[in-house]
Amino acid sequence: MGSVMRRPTIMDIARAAGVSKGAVSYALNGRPGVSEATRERILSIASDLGWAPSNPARALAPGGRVGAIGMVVDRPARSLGIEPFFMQLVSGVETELAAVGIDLMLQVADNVDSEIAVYRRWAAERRVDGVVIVDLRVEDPRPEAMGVLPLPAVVLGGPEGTGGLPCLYTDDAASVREVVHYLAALGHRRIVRVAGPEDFVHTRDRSAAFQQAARRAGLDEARTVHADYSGEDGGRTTRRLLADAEPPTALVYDNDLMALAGLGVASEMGVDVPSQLSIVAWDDSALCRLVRPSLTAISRDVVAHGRRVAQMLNGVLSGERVANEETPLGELRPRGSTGPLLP
Amino acid sequence: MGSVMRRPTIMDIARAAGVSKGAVSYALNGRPGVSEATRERILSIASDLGWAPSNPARALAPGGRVGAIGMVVDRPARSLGIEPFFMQLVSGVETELAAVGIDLMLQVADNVDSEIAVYRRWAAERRVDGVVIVDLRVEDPRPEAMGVLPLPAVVLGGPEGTGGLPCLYTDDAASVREVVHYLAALGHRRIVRVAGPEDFVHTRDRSAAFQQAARRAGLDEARTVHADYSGEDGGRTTRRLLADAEPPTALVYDNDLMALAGLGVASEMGVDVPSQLSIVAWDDSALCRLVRPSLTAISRDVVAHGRRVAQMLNGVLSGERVANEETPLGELRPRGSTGPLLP
DNA sequence: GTCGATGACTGAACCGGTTCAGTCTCATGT
DNA sequence: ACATGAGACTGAACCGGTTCAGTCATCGAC
Repeated sequence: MGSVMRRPTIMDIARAAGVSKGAVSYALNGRPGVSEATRERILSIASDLGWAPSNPARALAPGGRVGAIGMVVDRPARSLGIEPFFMQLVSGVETELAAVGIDLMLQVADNVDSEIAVYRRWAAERRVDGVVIVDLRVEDPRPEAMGVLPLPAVVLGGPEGTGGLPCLYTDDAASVREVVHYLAALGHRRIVRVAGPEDFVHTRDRSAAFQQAARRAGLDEARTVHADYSGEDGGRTTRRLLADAEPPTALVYDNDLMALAGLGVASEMGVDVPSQLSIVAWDDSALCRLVRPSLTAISRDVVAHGRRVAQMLNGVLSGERVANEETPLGELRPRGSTGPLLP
Repeated sequence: MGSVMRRPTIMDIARAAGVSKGAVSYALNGRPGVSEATRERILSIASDLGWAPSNPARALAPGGRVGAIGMVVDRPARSLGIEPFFMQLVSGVETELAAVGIDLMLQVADNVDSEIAVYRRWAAERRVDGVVIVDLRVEDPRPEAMGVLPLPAVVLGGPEGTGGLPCLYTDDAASVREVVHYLAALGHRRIVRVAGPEDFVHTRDRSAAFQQAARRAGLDEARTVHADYSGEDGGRTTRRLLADAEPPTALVYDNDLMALAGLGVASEMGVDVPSQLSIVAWDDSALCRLVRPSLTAISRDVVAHGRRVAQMLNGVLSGERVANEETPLGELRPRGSTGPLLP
């Protein structure tokens, strides 16, 4: 109280315990080199003093970790705020990391290049121990860029094109087939997919599966059009599709936000959902349950997804060899926005 | 290439330039103590070597900063994913910080106590230089807790109850009055506010302003009921209100998510919006524009809000005296969800 | 009774920066 | 011609941990 409060250091503990700095370090880290009695005395003094390790000092020591991992989010700014996917992912990653005392750095970027620049800076300045790469693209430059950076990474997506980085992926193709069969069984013959940007790997995978399933089901029309995940673009695209001479009777969206926008546009154009148009969303957030009619959706546990990828990255940081993993299939949750075509 | 790649240090630069470590430090930081010629030579070598300062080392030096600030999010987990507010706020804070090379740490917490525990840990381990405190509560324990922590903070909310911390606040009362006058002018006499949790300061401020404005406008009924910001709770509350013998003819929600849920419940109960029920949302995200009818909302520039609070915290970290600030008023954006009561 | 092993602990180096107290050089003023 | 001072630069301490090479005492084995 006499002077300005200063964070206690291991030197303070050493003095109070009458031992050396090194002994304190051994005691606090549970390593051999001190007797059990001394260890307990030191721990008790540390706790009395309210000591906590200085993260910068730990990180600076040879072989030290900074105790943080990073995530860069790079999607159209206007969709970022709303898209539930990211916050859920972050929340999953975060809860997993909190358990082991690792922090999460978040950064938004405009494009892949500035995203890579962020990784470079993080590596050069030793800001994080590793990163999670999201939204894998076709010919994605990021895995290669990570190759020359001393920064461990785990990819969300794949398993192709990850450049040897461990990845966590989902078999979207199976879910796409399920959706097509479901809609075909309801009598739909003209289905259009309003997909995300063409250069995302999972977009391409879903598109391929969609075409194949549609052919097998003998649909009259099965196209994929691309939008940017934003509500605005999703709405615009829907408007164009519904204005066709022979409009589709079912629309499958690549995220919930665009599906919501599509629902709004249908209502605005006097197209009844589901009697004249069925709508399916990908990724099931509360949004889908809140609107009327409620949205049929493919539901994944995004939070669990985040936890898992955090675990994988933790494994990599601990020096383990981490294998690629597949998450459980998304489940189709039929709701009010899909139904048989009525005359 | 011969050996393992090692991050270049100022010592490497010093050797290459034939000067001492100290000289390199002066040169790199633009401080006096080296000649202009030497400075340029050092800078060029540094750039050739691809040098970047080690953040842990900088942080460890006396008076050093860790170059990161933290934000803890503490809201019901189920609303977190969707609520656009936070991601927009984060995005604003982030863009501002990126410009000055500061990173953002994000953490989710279950309650105020674990939130305070996070601040304590961050301070003790020197993880961040400062924090932004969101969602100020009545009798909030956080400002006081920060008082004994060597961790600068700026509060979003107030200006009362911030315990002397600088804050950024909005005059919500004026917006509430505007909404009440607007609805009264449309002929509404029974208005209910579906507010956020009672213990948030801005909730209380809005409630007080609401009661006063309602009295002045001579409304028949003006109540405030509380929900937890989640869509589920918003929907449940709406269902209860609309089932009343004399249901309200206008509902004012404290966030967009609950307004969306309310809209869904009205549709489900066969209550037409806006001819039988008007709905107003607080905080205008793309959601409000995407649903049909589109939601009348109070629009604030949340991203700018985030930028501003980041600037204030930066000021505090630079040792400036930072004064409380008020952000521009929210603007009422009338849309399809409000209108005159029809017979 | 000596040898060697084991365990407890110390002292110092190290990580990569920042900063302070000096030293040395050279131009300037008188 | 000589004190003065400014500018350029060096060497070392320091931040707060981790870790390694020793030192010393104790104990058991032969």
